[in-house]
Amino acid sequence: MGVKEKRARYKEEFRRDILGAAREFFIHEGYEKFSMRRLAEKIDYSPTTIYLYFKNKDDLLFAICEEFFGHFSAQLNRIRTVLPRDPVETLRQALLYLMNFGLENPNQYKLIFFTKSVYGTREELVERGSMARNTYFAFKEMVQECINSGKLREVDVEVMVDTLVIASHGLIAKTIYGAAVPKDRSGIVALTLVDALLIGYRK
Amino acid sequence: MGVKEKRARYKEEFRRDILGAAREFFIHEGYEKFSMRRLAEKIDYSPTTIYLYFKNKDDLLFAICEEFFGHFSAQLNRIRTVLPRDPVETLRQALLYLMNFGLENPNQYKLIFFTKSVYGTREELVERGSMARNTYFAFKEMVQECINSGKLREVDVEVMVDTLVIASHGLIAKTIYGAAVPKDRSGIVALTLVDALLIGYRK
DNA sequence: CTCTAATATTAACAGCGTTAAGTAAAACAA
DNA sequence: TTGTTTTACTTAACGCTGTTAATATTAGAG
Repeated sequence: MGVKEKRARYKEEFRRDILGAAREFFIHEGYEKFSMRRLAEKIDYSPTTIYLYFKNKDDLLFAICEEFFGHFSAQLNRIRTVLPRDPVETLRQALLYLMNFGLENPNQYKLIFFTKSVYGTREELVERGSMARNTYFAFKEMVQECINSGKLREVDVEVMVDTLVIASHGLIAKTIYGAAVPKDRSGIVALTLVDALLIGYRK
Repeated sequence: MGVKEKRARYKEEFRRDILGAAREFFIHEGYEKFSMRRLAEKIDYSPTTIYLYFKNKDDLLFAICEEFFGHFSAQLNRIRTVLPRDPVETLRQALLYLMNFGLENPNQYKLIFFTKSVYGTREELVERGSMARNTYFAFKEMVQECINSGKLREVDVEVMVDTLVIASHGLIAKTIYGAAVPKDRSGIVALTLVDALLIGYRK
């Protein structure tokens, strides 16, 4: 690509292009292989150019995570509106979807939940207005509804949400870092885990 | 320290010294700050010297993990012999101990369970005769006893073990990577999580 | 005292994220 | 059209990283 064509672009468009290339790269090759220099090579620009559109590596990775959290959040709301009858079943489906999302996007899940640098502290998260915050509240509401409807025990809501999210975190961590578990086995484990928990919380 | 004193040491002894310094360094400053070059500086040797006693960085970190897994494994056996009456209570205590161990040694737990390079695949783990394998079998036996005694449902043993270990993984992941959660809160969450699971599996 | 084997070091390679300084082209002003 | 400013990008560099090859130093054996 010549210099001329490289130039005639709008800032926003180019930012999206970089993000797209980064997403592709990151999803397919994972956190370990991802580097700014290699990304630069892929998009055929010098490494420093990326810094004109993203503050730093974390900023770029954050953008990738937010994209996917956006998709997740949207789907989560769909689940909540489609299955409004039984709050426990809604919560169950939401949890299974979270797990499935993690199993299908392990690199993003890893980045979002198993990395400190990208998402920082809870305060920074709130300040940045991250999507992650939205989904947390969504789960909190779902749990609250289950308790209000009298179907689950009156355990502290935040503690209960934590335990449920923790179950998902653990599953993904084990799948990512543990031995190469066949995906259908993860599915069975996910089901068993969620059901055991929800039975355990049943009134 | 002069060059002379540096020399007059037995290989094994020096290896243990390096390991000790590495453990200290790693525990207190964590994975991110740990580097071979900084460790070398701390023990007042050149970076390459470490490579005469450890194959590479992962090999050194693996040794640190095995140390701590050794302690954990020993304590786990103590729990099993001290509380042999009620298999479910034994399992419960073992799980809580695993979680507590993780909360108190987050850096090692992270290294062991949330890192691919150090512990590798399950096959490599078995080949290396890792302590991790022992503790897995210990949990499997405990779960089997609970089922045999008729106190827990007849869920597939390996699936059940996975879900229980997963719960621990998730808790530690959330504590390590999530917002700075006060430790006593993690304790409550751990209790709630374990009890909900065991109730859920109750016959 | 010399030779060998063990032990430790220096120098180097290839990679990383990131910043400062420099260049070339486009946009704008006169 | 000419001159100037702004924008977009690159090159060079800093200070890190893990690791290897080649080299120096030393201890102990003969």
